[in-house]
Order: sequence, then C-alpha cells, then structure tokens
Amino acid sequence: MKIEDALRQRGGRMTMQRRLILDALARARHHTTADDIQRQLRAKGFEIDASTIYRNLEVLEGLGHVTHTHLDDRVTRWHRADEERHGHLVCTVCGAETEVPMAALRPLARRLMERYGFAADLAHAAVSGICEQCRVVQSS
Amino acid sequence: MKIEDALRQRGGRMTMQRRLILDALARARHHTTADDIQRQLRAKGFEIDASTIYRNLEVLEGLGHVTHTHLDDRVTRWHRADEERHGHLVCTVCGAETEVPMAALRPLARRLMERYGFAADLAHAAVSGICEQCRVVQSS
DNA sequence: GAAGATATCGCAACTCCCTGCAATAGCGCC
DNA sequence: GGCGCTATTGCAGGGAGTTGCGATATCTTC
Ligand SMILES: [Mn+2]
Ligand SMILES: [Mn+2]
Ligand SMILES: [Zn+2]
Ligand SMILES: [Zn+2]
Repeated sequence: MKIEDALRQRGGRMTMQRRLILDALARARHHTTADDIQRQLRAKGFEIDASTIYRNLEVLEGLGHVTHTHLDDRVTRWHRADEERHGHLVCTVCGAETEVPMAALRPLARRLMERYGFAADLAHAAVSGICEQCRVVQSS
Repeated sequence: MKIEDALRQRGGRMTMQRRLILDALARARHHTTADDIQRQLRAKGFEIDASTIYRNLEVLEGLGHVTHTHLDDRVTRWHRADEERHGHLVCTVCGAETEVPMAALRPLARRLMERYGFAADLAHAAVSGICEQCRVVQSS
C-alpha cells in the first residue's frame, strides 16, 4: 500500500476512519463531495464525523492522493489524483459544466509564469461565465 | 441618483438599509466584505441584519453597481463596478495577492470563446498557485 | 506483549452565507 | 395626504466548512 507508507513516513497513522474514507474515494464518482463520502459510509453502517472527513481529505491532499476544485460558490469537489487533471467551465445562468483539457489553459499558465513568476493552478477554480445557449437566449 | 432610478424602474424600492449599504460601499476600501460593511454601519450606530447585507449586495450586483470575487476559499470580496476590473493571483503558500490587468487574461478568454462558445469571466475567481518567492523556498 | 508518546477522533461551537416566513415600510395611485 | 399592493426586512434555522479540546487509538520502543 503506497499511501499507507507515505503516511507513516511522515509520522502519520492509518486509522479505521482513514481507511474507510480511502475506500469511499476509490468507489466514488468523478466529482465527489465530503457529504457524498459521509453518506456512502453511513449507508454501509459507519458513522464518521464530518470534521474527520474534512481533515482527512486535507491530509490526503497533502500526500498528493486527492485534489479539490470549486465548481460553484458552494460545495467543494474532490478528485483522486490518479484521474486526469482538467479545467472546468461553469455557466452562471444554467449551471452547465464543461470539462476542458489542461492544454487549453496552458498558454495562460505559461504567460503568468513568464510575466509574474507565478505557477498557476488553473484547475483549482472553475472558470465561470456564460455558455453559448444562454448567451443566445439573453441577446434575443 | 442613477442607481435609485435603475432600482425603481425594475419595481424596486429605496430603503434606509439599501441607502446605508450604498454609503458604506462608497467609503469602503478596494476589496470589501459583507462583514466589513456590517461593522462599518454598526460603528455608525446602525444595526443591519447580515441577511439584508447579502441580499442587497446581490441586488446591487444585478443592477451592475458592484461585482464580487473569490480570492480564497473563505470570504467573498465585493468591488464597486466603477473600479477598473482586474484579475487576481493568490499564492496558496503565503497568501500574497497580485492584481493582474484583464489584458493578461484576455487571450484565454478569446480562446474559450472560439473553442467552446463560452463567455468567460476570468475576474470572478482568483487564479491560485505558487508565487515566485515561495517556489524558490520550496525547491531549495 | 506492554507502556509511553502523540496523531487522530468526536463533539461542540463558530463563521460565512442562504432561505422561509411573518411583520413592516416604500411606492404608485387616487 | 391617505390606501393598498408588495418589495424588503429581521429573525430563526440550515448547510458547508473550520477549530479547540479532552478522550482515544495507533505506532514506536523496549
Ligand atoms: Mn461567486
Ligand atoms: Mn480551494
Ligand atoms: Zn448556460
Ligand atoms: Zn507565496
């Protein structure tokens, strides 16, 4: 078990809660939430405190096992790090979500590095805006 | 009064709370928060409910008088719309905030329009990443 | 296998923001 | 200037996420 070793090397411990959360992540859908995980575990008969879930997601993120994204102003979405990283476009009118390959965002990242020495993570927050359909409706 | 007219034309009303919030926004610093506004008004002897502040900021945003931005995962920041719109780079290590002109972000917006028909608002969420200093420290 | 050190847990309390609802106060009209 | 319609307010309650603290479980060491 790779993660278990990484944990212990940093003085961490493998608890039952941690193992359960890792299991849940393994089975979870693409963009999962802390609440999803808690409900999935509750359905299997395990009651894990919400703060434990949040704290563990943070630890797992530190270990590079998961990442998080903000698609809207509300809930945080979590992904396993082994999934392909990608950006998101979210329409503020209809809520439609489009995934975009990092390649489409790379030129901006490069520019920000050149101009500001800033290593941008353009997948962390979705790009908000208005999708094609909604724009057509508005202008008609 | 421009805003007052815009309000009433849409069937809105100019309440004391609304006027106080507009005053507070006029005096507020560059990136203000709902809590800033509430405290500023409290200091002048007016107690306005938080929900009233949030609801009014939303209305004023609908009228195009203010916009909001997310610099970190916590508090929402509000700007008067008459200020020049700009993007933000926020370092996830040290928290440093850098403003960037929209011109630097425009090429990506153009690309997203061409490829996805998506009218991106690249000022809505800050671009998170790691600033030059922090990157140097990490790699040393 | 037990003992000690401490990472982690559950709980309670807190922050920011949103929403439903009954009471209130602006506004348009006469 | 008064009346009625209804937009807006304050309040209470809720959802997501964070934090401090005392109790517990895991890991290390013997
Ligand atoms: Mn927003
Ligand atoms: Mn985040
Ligand atoms: Zn849309
Ligand atoms: Zn930094």
